[in-house]
Amino acid sequence: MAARDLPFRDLVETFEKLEATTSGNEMVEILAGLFRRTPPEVIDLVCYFVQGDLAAEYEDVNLQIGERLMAEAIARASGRPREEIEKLYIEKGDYGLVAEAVLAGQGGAGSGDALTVRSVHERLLEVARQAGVGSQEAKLNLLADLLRQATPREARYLVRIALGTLRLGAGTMTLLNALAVAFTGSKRNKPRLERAYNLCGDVGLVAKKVAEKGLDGLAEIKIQVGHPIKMMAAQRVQRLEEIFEKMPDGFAVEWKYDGERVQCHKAGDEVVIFSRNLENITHQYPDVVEAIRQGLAAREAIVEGEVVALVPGTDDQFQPFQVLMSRRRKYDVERYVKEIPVKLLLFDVLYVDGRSLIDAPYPERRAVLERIVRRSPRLDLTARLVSRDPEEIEAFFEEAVERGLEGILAKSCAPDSVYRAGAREWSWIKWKRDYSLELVDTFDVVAVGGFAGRGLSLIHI
DNA sequence: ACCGTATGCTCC
DNA sequence: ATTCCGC
DNA sequence: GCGGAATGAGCATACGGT
Repeated sequence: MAARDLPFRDLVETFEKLEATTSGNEMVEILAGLFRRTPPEVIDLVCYFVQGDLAAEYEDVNLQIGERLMAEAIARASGRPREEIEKLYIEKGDYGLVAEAVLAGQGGAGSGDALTVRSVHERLLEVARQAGVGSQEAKLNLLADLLRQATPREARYLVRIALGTLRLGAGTMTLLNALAVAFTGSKRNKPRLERAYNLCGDVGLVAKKVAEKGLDGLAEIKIQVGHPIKMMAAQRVQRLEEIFEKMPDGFAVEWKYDGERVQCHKAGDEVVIFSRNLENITHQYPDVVEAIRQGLAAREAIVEGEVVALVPGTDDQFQPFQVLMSRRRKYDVERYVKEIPVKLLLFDVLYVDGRSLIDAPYPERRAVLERIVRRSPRLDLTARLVSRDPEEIEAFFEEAVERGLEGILAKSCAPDSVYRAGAREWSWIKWKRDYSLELVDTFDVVAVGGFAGRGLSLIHI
C-alpha cells in the first residue's frame, strides 16, 4: 500500500506565508498548521525541507550544487542561454526568483503530474548521490528535469533548497515549538521535545515520534552508542569575578585547549568520532580511534574531549588549531598522522556500559571519567584545578595562556550541574585570553610570532 | 595521465 | 567560533 | 535574552586543456 504523502505545493504555500512575516509566534502558528495536515509518514521530510536540508544535520548528504551549476540547470530547464540567466541573477540577486521568472514565461511549465514532498525528496537525494566522472552533467540533467516539472513558485523554493539559501527565518527551535503546539497542544511542552532533539540530533525523528505517539513517543528517543548527542556549550565572561558571581555553589576550572572538539563513541572495538557539528570524522583520526579503543576501561562508552596537535616528539607541547586543520583530510591520512601527532584530552563522559550519565552532576561524571581512562602520551584528561582562591585560579589561567592555550573553562559543581545537551548555559563558563589582554589597554600589544607549543610571544611596547 | 582552475563545503 | 539583528 | 543568519581559510572533487 502506498504511504501517504503531501503535495509539494502545500509546502510551498507555507513557505510563502513564512516569508511574509517576521514574527516568531506567527511562524510557529503557520508551521503548526502545516504539521497538522502533514501525514506522519513524511513529516520528517517536511522538517528537513523547512530547514533547507534533506536529512538530519549529521548525515553526510550534500547536493554539491553551487550558483554556477544552478545557473546552467535553470538555463536547460527554461531553454534560455546561461548568460541570460546569470544576467537576471545580477538584477534579482536570487536564483530562486530567476527560476520562477523564466519558467513563468514558459507557459506550460509544471502542467504535468504534481510534485509531492516524497517525490521531490527522492529526486534531490538522487542528485546528491551522483559522484565521479560525469557527475556534474548527471546532476544538471536531474535538476533541469525536476525544474521543468515544477510550477514557477515551486521552482523558486526548489532552487533555494538546492543552493542552501532558503532562509525562512524558522530554525530548529521554531520547528520544535510548532511541533509542540501541533501535537501536544501547547508550547509548554517544547522543552520535552528539545531534550529529545538534543539526544538524537535529528528534528525529523522527533517530529515523527511526537506526531505518531505524542509525548509518550519522545520517551523512545534515548542515548544510543554510535548516534551523536548535541554538545553542551559554554557561556563567556570578561572578568574572573563574574565566574564567582554566576557559580556561587562552587566550581572547578579546566584548561581550554586550542583544538577540535570531539565526541567519541565506543562499542567494543568499534569507535566512531563526531565533530562539534556532529559530522562523522572517524576517518581523519585513526590514531584517536586507536587511543580510545585501547584507553577506555569500558566496553561501551561515549566520551568528549579536545583533539590537539602536538609538537612532534613531545607529549605535552601543543600547536595551534591552524596546524591541526591539515589533519582535516580524506587522503594521505597516515602520512599526516606521523607528521602531525595529536593528543586527545578528555573532559566528559555521557554514557558507560548501559548507564546514561547525562543527568549526573559534573563532579560525578568527572570521577567516572578518571576511573575509566588509562592515561598515556596520546590520551589524558584535561588539566584541572579545584579551588576557590582567585589568585590560584588566575595562575592556572596564566599557565594555560603561556602554553598557547585558549584560556580556561569553569564548570559548576552544583547538584544541578548535569550535562545539558545542546544548551549554552551558565554551568560552563569560558574565560579566554583575548579578553584579559583587552584589559591591558595601557600597553600596546604586538604578536611577534607563534612558536610551536609555546603560544604567542608578546612584546609590550 | 597531468596540470591548473572552478566550485562547494567544513572548522574555529 | 564571533558578530549583528529583530522580537 | 533568545533564535536566526552571516562570516573567512583551507581541502576535496570534478572539469577541461595539454
